Amino acid sequence: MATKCKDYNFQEIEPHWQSFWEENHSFRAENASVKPKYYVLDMFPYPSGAGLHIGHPEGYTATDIIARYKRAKGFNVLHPIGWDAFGLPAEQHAVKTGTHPASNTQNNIATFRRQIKALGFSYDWEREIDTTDPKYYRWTQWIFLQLFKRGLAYVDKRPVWWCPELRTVLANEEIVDGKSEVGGFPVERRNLRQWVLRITAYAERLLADLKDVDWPDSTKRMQEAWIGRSEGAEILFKLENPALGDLKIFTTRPDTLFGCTYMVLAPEHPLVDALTLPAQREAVTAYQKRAAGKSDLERTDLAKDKSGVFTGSYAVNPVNGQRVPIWIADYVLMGYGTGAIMAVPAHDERDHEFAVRYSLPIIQVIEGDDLIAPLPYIGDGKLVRSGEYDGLAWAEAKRRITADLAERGVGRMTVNYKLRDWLFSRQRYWGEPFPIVWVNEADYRRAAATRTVDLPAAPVTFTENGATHYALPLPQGGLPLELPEVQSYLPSGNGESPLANETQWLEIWFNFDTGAAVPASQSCPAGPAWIRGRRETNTMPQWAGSCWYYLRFLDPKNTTAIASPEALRYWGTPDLYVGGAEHAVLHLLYARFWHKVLYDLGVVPGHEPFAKLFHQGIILGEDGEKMSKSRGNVVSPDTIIASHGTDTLRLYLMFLGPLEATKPWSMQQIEGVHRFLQKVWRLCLTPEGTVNPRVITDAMEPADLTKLLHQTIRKVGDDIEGLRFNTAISQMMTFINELQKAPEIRRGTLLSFLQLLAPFAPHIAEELWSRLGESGSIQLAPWPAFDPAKLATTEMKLVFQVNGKHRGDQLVPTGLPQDEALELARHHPKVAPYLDGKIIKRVVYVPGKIINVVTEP
RNA sequence: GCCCGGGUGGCGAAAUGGUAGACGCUGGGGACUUAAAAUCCCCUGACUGCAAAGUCAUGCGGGUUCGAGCCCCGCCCCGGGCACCA
Repeated sequence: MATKCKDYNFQEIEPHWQSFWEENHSFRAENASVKPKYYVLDMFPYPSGAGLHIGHPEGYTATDIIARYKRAKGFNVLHPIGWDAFGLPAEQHAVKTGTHPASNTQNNIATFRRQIKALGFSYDWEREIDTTDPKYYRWTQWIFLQLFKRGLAYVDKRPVWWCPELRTVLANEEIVDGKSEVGGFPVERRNLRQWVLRITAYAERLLADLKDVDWPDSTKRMQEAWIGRSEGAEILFKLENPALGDLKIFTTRPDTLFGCTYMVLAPEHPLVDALTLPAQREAVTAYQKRAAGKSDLERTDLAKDKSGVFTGSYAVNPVNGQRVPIWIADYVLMGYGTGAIMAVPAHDERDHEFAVRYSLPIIQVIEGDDLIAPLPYIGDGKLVRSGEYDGLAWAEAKRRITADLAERGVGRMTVNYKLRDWLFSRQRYWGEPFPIVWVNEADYRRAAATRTVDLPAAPVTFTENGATHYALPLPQGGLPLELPEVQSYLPSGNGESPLANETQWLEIWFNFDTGAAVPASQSCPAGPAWIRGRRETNTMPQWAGSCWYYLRFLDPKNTTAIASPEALRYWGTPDLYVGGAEHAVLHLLYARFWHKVLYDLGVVPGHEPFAKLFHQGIILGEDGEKMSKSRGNVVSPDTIIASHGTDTLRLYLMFLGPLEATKPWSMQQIEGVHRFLQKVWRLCLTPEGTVNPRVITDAMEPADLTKLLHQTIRKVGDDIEGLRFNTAISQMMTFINELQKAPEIRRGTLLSFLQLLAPFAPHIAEELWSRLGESGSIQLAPWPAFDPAKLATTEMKLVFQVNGKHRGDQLVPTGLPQDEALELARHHPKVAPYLDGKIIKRVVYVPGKIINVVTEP
């Protein structure tokens, strides 16, 4: 079963065992099993043309160690891999070469698959998935339709980057320094029709349920900040022109209402036009135009100074009837709150800066303990100049003022979130098509009469050039809606995706019962369910496929559901999810959102997708810089596998340092772990390739070595559970160094050690296990148990301290009483001189560790 | 600016408040060898010292403690994230 090589020939051994595992389906996960389940998942990769990067195998090795360890511990382990294969680079490649993005994608996947297999990961390849496979994205479309049905998807005009020169929409990453990455042409914001998902409806649950997951604190905090919940009040200010109604503002500080000296509207606020007096018209329009032309970056990063323009109109402060001037300024954003604020320059830094610049009044209404604290004053305090509320603590005032306004019907408590609804469409070819047909109102109503189950309560519509279009979903039988072949991958030029040019696919007769379609150029087929329609030309963003892939692995070939209810119940969700921190917000938030929707639909049994999350760190180049092609410091796994073998690579990746740390690669240090494996080899086999004669079944083993074995079994197990692979490897090295000194080696000891090594370096472990005469794969052997009795010690090293300084140490029996320990210290040749003639003030004794004697100075 | 991490030998790093530097790399010395590689053994934080030993040392300055790399306060530097969110 093993190879016959004499020395450690990893180039022969590694492919040999990889074939063995493949032939024996060694890592197949069974959906029906009496064993406890363990699901360990990597963030699946985007198969880029560059191939695997050394950062990929870092996280993958960690999960592979866990997977192999858990199998040995008796778990039914699900450890799958797949491809997040829709995406911009493949589309750009298609535009450049004219070849279908699918073919390039499949080539890249083939490379990734080959590279990952060469690393010897224990994936269940029978569960491989590919988000671009219609059999997969059929279910991505299905989930979208569930969101649609629940009113969580709608259509709206949203600003996107438009490049007039390229006549196309650009993604953020296609824009460099405000110019298109391709050609360096100027770009502008243009409002285009977009699909939007109502993630804000789940804001509260996405925030609250973070308490239920075991994630890095930093990641939880980032999600909290991203959701950005803030409690405050909506307050109505009457406008002086009664015809215009009220101005609604949002504030977190209703307690400072008496300090409001002006109002600010976002330049895009719908009331601006009506509020602008003729004398101000020119300045306001100019300012609006300037603000619209600014990118977000210019409005935030680059804007050191506040700017704004007076509209000429006034509002009335509901608490004191004061006239308050209304300004517009781009430091107020239309997208947050109500797009309008009351400005309290005495207690807000931004308002203060603005008021100073435009010489607006500043009225202090909160006073802290420090009466001369400079304004703006943000801290704690009591109210002043606030009429009946004077003297109240600000938190109390906040409640009272809000309640009083509510009673008068001019305000209410409210909660705002920074979280925006999720812009879910792309004007691209290489993504999941939306299973939506746009129809007229009459046809929609006819379809709705027979399709109540899968339509939203309120129709999703879009009005353009005076015509209102109704979004009619494909019935489930019409899924998947596949991408059509297209003449060109170039954008349509009018802001729609390349699909807009495929008239035969686009303009159709549509059967709303079956989802069948024929080109509109043909005559309408007979039957009552055939209507005229135009397909949606947008496609879904790359996030869509990765939002739910962890569920598809449970039952990847199911043709009737995303996964069977049994599989969803048995496997649940990943017990451990490992991937980069760069996905801390978007991917992880979007996936949580979809999961909660599926939970509400009764599809999945739990309300959170990833119970435990871990971020592996980044591996830097040897120069300590981020690996990049331009720096020329990129290390490819292929090179290392060829020169040192994948066992060495895996071991070294884990030995570099803590998994979560950012750490530099080193070609010198990898020799250390390679030597370690060589040493293990030589302990097992002679240079002729036969079993080392020192390995004896009933060898006399020193008690110390037995104890160290059991310590090692315990530490390696604990460290794997805690994802502290670097210290587990150190312990194995220490053990091997000791084993090397033994004149005889107990065969059982060596076998136990190989089992500990197997999750880290599985190929050499299999080889040596087999060469030592064991039959069957090492990974079928149950994980060795440590014997607590073997760990018991009769003697421990006691450290003597005098006044906290280390003065000597000595082996003592465990459980030595304090008075005896003190006697030993008094007579210890190195300690005694520090105690002679001194008055002992205090003795601190930690049995088995230290005795610290404190003397009078 | 705000929010997170992190600063320990020549290097990667270890250390439930209890011997700082395990393990590995590098460097030096030795053994084996005709020689080299490989392998094995010893040394390798700084300073003083022939030695024994001692002093100093975990970014900087304070503090708590019998005892601090670890806890607290105030700084400095590096990395990451957020960015006018009312």
